[in-house]
Amino acid sequence: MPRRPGPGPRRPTIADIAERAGVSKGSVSYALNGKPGLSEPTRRRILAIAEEVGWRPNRAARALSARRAGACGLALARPARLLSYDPFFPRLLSGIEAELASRQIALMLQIVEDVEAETRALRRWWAERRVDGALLVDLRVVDPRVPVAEQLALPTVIIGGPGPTGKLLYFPGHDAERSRQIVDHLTGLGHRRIDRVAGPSVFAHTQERTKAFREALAEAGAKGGLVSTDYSPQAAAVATKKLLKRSSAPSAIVYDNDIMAVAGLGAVREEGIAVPEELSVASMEDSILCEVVRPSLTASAWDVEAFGARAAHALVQLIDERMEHHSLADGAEPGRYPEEKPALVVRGSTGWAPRARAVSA
Amino acid sequence: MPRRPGPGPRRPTIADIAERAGVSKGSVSYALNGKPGLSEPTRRRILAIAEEVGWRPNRAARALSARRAGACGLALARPARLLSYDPFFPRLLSGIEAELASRQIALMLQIVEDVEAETRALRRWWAERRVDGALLVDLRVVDPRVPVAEQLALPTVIIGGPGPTGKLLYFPGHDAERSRQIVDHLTGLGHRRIDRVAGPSVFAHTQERTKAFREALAEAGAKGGLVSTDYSPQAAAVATKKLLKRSSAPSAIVYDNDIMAVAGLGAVREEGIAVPEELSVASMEDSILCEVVRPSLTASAWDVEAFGARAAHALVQLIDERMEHHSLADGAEPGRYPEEKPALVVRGSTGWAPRARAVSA
DNA sequence: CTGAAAGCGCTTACAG
DNA sequence: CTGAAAGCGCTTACAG
Repeated sequence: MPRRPGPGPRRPTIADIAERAGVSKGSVSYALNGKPGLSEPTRRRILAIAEEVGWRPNRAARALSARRAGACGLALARPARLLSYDPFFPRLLSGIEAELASRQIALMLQIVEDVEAETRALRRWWAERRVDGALLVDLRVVDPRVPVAEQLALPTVIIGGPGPTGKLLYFPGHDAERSRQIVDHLTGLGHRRIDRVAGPSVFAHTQERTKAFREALAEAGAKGGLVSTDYSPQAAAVATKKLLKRSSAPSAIVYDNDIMAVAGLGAVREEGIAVPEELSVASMEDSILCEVVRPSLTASAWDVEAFGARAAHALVQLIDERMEHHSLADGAEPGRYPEEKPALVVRGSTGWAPRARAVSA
Repeated sequence: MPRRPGPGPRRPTIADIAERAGVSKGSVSYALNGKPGLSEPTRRRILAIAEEVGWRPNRAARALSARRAGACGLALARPARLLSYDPFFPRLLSGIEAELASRQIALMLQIVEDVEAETRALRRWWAERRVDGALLVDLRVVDPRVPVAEQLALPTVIIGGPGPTGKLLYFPGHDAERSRQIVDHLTGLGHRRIDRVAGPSVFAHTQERTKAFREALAEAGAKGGLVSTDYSPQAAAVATKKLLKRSSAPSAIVYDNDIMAVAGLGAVREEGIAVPEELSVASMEDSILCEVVRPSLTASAWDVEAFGARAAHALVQLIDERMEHHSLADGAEPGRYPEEKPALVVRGSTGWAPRARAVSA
């Protein structure tokens, strides 16, 4: 008893087309999928009818028979409040989405509280065949998602991973290079004491940055302290004041994201310290925010959209390889992307180290 | 020839369970869905096996037979750059997502360039049965999505719509009330000339705000100009300087979002005008950014997550009604939400109007 | 070159 | 209370 849910135009199936064309459903399927085994006139006739009635494949049916969901999953373990002021995720999402959409692959998004919930989402999606693969962000130093993805044999790409992690594909997020660029910029301006207000040390990319910072400082004969935070502006303000009160006060402070840098700027001002004359400030993440505040913030910029697109493309390839046969997607382009190059955007918040300036003056 | 894609643990089907339990697939289905017609022991045995093997329904199969996708669509017509500094969307998304996830409904997200692309996405999703319904944001005064959704009979909820629009369900975003609160706050501080740097006038919510602003100003015997922008901080800075140079310069400026307010703050400072002593500044959207800048920004705050959740819940109900039978989702809660109340958060950027202060001093 | 049939994994009337 | 069967809309070997 095929009940029609609600009114509205009927959405045609291959059976409808087959009937109108006077052929079998199989022939319609062959025509629609460009497979051989049909006379040219028949093929044309079928395609014309499909076009006319506005046929589109029922994805559930196709997924069921192709054993492929036509979707990828991204679970974000970030509370909404935090998400709302992080410029990284929307851009990443946008890049991922653009790449997947170009191949008619859907993005399954879930925003959860913690990694455990994310792990559960991965398991469920995979068990229900809701996704063909998954993207992992914010990799932790010890991350429960990695063994789970491996055990499930779930095609997975780690975004911003620190390096080869077991069997999963990873896409490093240039953290080391970007750290080095910032440190080099500052030491080049004569800074010898560069502190950092960092994100949580549980994240692999935080560690990655810390390591690169340390190395770059050492190479330049400079020093620097570190305070870990939860990425919140409140924590950044507290950390900033703490650093400024130390006996070995810094002449520059680097913040792991833009919102912390802005909060730091406010805290510095409240201490009556001039930026950049007495203290330089820089952000590890660039955003419109860095342009807008006064003084505008020197920040590490890179093409996050392109990065997301590359990662998504890699995932799609991985899935294709696993399936051993290509293209559920009709007419996907063989997307080739150059690797994005991070570049420091120097703005008003960084300047000569106080002593160095005195010397150069 | 059932080919297994890749290695990894086998994902069991009801056929596997039926075999192990020594019953038919139909019985397994009944047990799993809590339908009557099975002895208690049989039911228990089946459920125990399902639990043991970690069975989860294949969503494609279920969708195909239930004629229901188990997913809702949200297409965002916003360039990535813009998305990345708008605090509204991540919060809205988070609220929507939380509500849908609690009912095991997936969110299909697509970020597109313009409304036309969004309209195409709606058509395609519906034609492919990828979604059971859709959420529309950023409604325009003349919006091509509305007639299309109506014509398709696509269950649709308009988020932040201005009022009843044809047959579609809408959720007003408190724009009028929030406008009024800001104006009342400022006129209460003695301001008699309150300008506004607004978003694009093509949006229905911009018009909504404009209308409410005008009314509230008139009620208080105050006046105000308006400059339309594209929401960008650059445009906000230009608009601010333009307003400040007018012969009838304002004593307060309201910005339609937080990032424009911050940019405005910078522009005001560059003109050598003190905030809030000489000019008050307020934002129509609250975010962490408003807390973090100096002076911190008075802003209109409301529970965007709850709003998103309410809208998503309404959509699910709408879909359920259309399907005339409930719950593809197992065990959905009958979510009840109080309507969120907007409230102005008064911070450092607004104060007495210069003249009023002189009088009160 | 074309049609009939089986199968993807589930649900649901319909017989026993 | 239980099983066998048909169907959701597609794909794909397999006969003709």
